[in-house]
Amino acid sequence: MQTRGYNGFSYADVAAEIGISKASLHHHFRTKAALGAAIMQRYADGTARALADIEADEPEATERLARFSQLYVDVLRRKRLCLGAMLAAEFGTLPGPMQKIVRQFFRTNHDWLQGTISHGRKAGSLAPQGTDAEAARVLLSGLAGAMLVARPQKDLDGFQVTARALLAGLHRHR
Amino acid sequence: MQTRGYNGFSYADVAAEIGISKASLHHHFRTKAALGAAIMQRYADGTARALADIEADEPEATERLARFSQLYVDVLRRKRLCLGAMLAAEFGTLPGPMQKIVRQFFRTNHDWLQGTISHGRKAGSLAPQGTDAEAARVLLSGLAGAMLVARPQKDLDGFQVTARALLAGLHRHR
DNA sequence: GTCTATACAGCGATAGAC
DNA sequence: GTCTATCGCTGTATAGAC
Repeated sequence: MQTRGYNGFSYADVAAEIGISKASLHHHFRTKAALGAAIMQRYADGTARALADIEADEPEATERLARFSQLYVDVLRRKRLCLGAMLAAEFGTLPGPMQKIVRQFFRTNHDWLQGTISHGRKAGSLAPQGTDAEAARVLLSGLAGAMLVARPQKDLDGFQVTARALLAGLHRHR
Repeated sequence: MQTRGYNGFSYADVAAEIGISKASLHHHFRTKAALGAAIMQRYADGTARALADIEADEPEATERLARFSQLYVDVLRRKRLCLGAMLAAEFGTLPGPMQKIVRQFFRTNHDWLQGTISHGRKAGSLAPQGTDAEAARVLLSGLAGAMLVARPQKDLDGFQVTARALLAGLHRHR
């Protein structure tokens, strides 16, 4: 799903890769919608855990955001896309339950970023223009878009430069 | 293609919408790859024309960039995605010729933005951090990502706020 | 839980009449 | 250029044996 999208992968693909038959896969996930929702939910849970880990490890907002953007680098390095971004593109063709999980995924990321930026602003390490919510959205959108643009150009370095520029934007004063 | 993606639309969809048979459509576009490439090429040509029009109409960099971001608003208002962004997500599953057009599309947009920012910097109306190329990439990525994020949330206002914040970032000094 | 076999719909694509 | 009809394939999903 991360490389080909929801519409681009099939039971046959997955079954072959893990070495069982299509029918066996259907035994565990009755419909493609259920399989897709399970995968997306697992991804969202994993992301939530990663965000919690970052908060536990790093007391400082700047460091937390650097770790956050590193998550995207890791995904891109494996020639994949953030699953949320992938499914956001296909959003109109997704089953209802999957749409809901994708929306929740973005809310979670946005809220975490907003909280982190607020934390940094209070501590004096960050001074973004506009509200915390605006800065969070610029960062989230910017990273997602940078990933999208970088993949066709096979330009991992370009992504990293863009990510650094986005983070630098949070340090500037008016 | 803009709403459902390359993998998500079919000859039957298009034929039904324009009121001819699938076979007739095949007469004009022998393969789906050819149809997809023609659509993407037309989109790229239209975009190039729109960029030229903006340059002809607006002498000032700030105004040009505002018009540029307005292009995205218009697309989003029709509940669509920029076709380049859509196909960038599906990139791995696209036929080779389409991949090439998508790459060229992004290069065109990037180069135009970089030139416009350079123009604004020389005129003194813009003062972005970093190089012109970096600022162009942040803006292009940010707008593409903002569109991606806005659609699932049905949040056109959120997109516009983000777009304004991205443009505001180009005005700040270090 | 796994498999083979199969149903059934939709896909891209072609043949050939008009 | 348009159509109807059809091909071959793949897709999701199910039946039923082991």
